[in-house]
Amino acid sequence: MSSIYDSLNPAQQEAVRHTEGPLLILAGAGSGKTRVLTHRIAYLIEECDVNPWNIFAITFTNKAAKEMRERVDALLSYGAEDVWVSTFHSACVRILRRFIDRLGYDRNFTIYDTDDQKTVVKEAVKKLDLDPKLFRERAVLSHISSAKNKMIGPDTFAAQTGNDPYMKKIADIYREYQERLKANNALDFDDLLCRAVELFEKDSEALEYYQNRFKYIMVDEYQDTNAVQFRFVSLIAAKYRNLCVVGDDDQSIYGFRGADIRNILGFEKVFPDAKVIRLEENYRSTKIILDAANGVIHHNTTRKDKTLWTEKGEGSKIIFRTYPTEHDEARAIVKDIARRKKADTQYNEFAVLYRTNAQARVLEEKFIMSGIPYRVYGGVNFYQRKEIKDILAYLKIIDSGLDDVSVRRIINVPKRGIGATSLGRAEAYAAKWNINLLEALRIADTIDGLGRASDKMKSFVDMIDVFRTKQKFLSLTELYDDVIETIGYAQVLQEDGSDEAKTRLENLDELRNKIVEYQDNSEEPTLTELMEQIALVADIDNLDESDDRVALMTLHSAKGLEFPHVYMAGMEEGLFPSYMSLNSDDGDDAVEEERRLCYVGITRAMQTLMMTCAMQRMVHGNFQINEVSRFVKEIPPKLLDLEAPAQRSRSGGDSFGRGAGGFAKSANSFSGNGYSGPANSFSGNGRSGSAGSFSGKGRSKSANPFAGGGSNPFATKGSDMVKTLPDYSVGDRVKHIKFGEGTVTEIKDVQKDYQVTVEFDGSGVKKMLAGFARLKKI
DNA sequence: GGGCCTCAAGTTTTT
DNA sequence: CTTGAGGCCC
Repeated sequence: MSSIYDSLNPAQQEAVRHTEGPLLILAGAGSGKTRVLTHRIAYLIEECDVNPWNIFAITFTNKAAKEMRERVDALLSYGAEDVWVSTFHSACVRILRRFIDRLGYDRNFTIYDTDDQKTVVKEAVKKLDLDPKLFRERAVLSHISSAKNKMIGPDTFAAQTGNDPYMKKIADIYREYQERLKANNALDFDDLLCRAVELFEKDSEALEYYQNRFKYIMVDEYQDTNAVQFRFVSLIAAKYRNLCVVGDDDQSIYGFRGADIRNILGFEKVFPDAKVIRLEENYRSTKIILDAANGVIHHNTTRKDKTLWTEKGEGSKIIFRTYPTEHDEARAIVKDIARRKKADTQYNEFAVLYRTNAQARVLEEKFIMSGIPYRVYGGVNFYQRKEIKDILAYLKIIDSGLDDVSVRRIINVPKRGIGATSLGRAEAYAAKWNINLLEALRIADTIDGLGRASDKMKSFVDMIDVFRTKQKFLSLTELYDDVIETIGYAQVLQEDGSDEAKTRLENLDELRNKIVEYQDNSEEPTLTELMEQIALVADIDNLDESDDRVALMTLHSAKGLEFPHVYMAGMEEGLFPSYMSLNSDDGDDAVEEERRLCYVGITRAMQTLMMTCAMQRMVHGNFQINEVSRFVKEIPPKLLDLEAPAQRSRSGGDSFGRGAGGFAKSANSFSGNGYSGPANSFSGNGRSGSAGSFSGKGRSKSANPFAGGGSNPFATKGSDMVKTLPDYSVGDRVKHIKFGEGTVTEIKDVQKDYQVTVEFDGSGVKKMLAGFARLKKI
């Protein structure tokens, strides 16, 4: 008798059939782990008579959750909708909406995103009369977040600071921050997890409810769980112990966010009776791609040893190219995509992956020039845009008046003549009487010194009240339209008329689309649920495979995805691995995480992979010289296609020419046809900018760092390059045409030039290339 | 109170 | 280079 399980390989089948007790599935990249999970769910329901209601599958992203649900749905004739498939965060929200009143919160709580968190920290710092320069929001928040990820509350935190005066202040801010969140009835992302765990630990009734309900638990991407998530899962699974975790320690890339790789490495210690199953056959990539990935990851020391294999053919070699600048790099990638794109190839078979979102800008520019449709994922989240946050703040206040942060955000947006001074008085009054800001505004006429502002405040509150009344009989879309109309938000933008204002208007339309979409897909749409869905989506969740565009995204965002053709841009030391990881306190750990990220990137590719590197890149407005990433060097050389030695050519007549030699010219000139069409328009988050002009500076298009054919293809210097030694040395006084006079503090030998560090008297420390810094010794 | 200007900092990754 | 925040002037 044939069944849906016959298509699985023996290891996969074993994983599906092992339903009772703890199970660790070590699933290498592309080894079909989602298949296993979905089949396992189907098996539990169909073969083991498990009630779908008793199954809980936890994923990392909404996208993964959606995909899993769809696939389970396709396998099952009934019951799929009763399986709980959700991310950690949305699962916690769901639990807390039901029980958080037992912790003294209102069940109608709002969720604060990073921006809101920063605002609260800023307020706390101000309240405590601390120097905002010393306590920057980012730094403070990272302390708070890592404390929360270890379930350390403000009291414990304060007790652990010892005699460190800085940390003592952080503890104060943490306490104040937490109090403010509570006063605003708000939870931040970390709180969602922490409060759920707190609930389970304090309230055995709530815990038992979920323990009894979730007899079978599955956790995807287990290598990315942190301490709180581990506790959350352990608590719920404690009764039945049918806990199946799936992950790949080689793909653990969220350590910076508190993910603890030891959760997966130590699973067998926590559950000594755990069954361990390895999935090592890869169904995604060619042999060469897989060998490259294995070659790289084997440089890590702390990992469970395993080697992926495939029955697929060799495939083509991994192309590695170096270019003079990030512009040349981006052009070459675009050109390569145009070359590969044939009638039977789709644009959505291509992805360009990079380490930092900042790299997207230049790539995007070249895509626009080429007319190739693309989409940038990630970066500034759609929901973090000013106009979106403004309107959402209105909706939040209508939904829950306790949120001071949102009130403050829009009390004077659009301008209604309530300035900082008046607002400050109202806030002081609210603090004095311990009431919410909105309530203080409501009785503004009893606040001293407000003058005419009190009328304006009152009419603001009246307006909110009207919205609240209307909310009862308007649909969400109608409410949205009414808000926009009443406050005149779109009107202000229309009158502005600038490109920026137009983009904002487009974004507002997009927000409206999302609200309509939510409303249509939800059985019982509520403002609360809408706000919560919005708070918990990531851009990558919107990836639509049927959309025929090239995908541009960070390596992190690419986890869990696959593409026939992958480009990894910016393979440079200092960028990837990142500068931060190279200077990290915890030694090689940080670099190992970067290496895993590289492994993730390589294993996204199914058929072809191209890696690129720019010798010189603009970072924060100045040029930075980087060497080829160590990760490229860790790929066995026989798997790489390095460019054939290029011919010498004339030096370019531009500012980048540098005496004899110049950059070698390659065959990759960018003069092909089909590149002049207008950029395709596309909907969405304002990334569609208009086409810029071609830089026309006549730069040479490509350089081959391996030119000269030495035995070591990774030599940092081309042997046929002539570089002149600067006539100054460390300690000398020099003059720069723009920065004036300064002292040389360092001269570094880098690829094809010397990097000079100068401490300028007026402009601070600059790093520049001797070749075109034109420094004059004084 | 509002707008403009200057200055400073930032960029590692995101639920 | 870009963006955001704070300061200053109207």
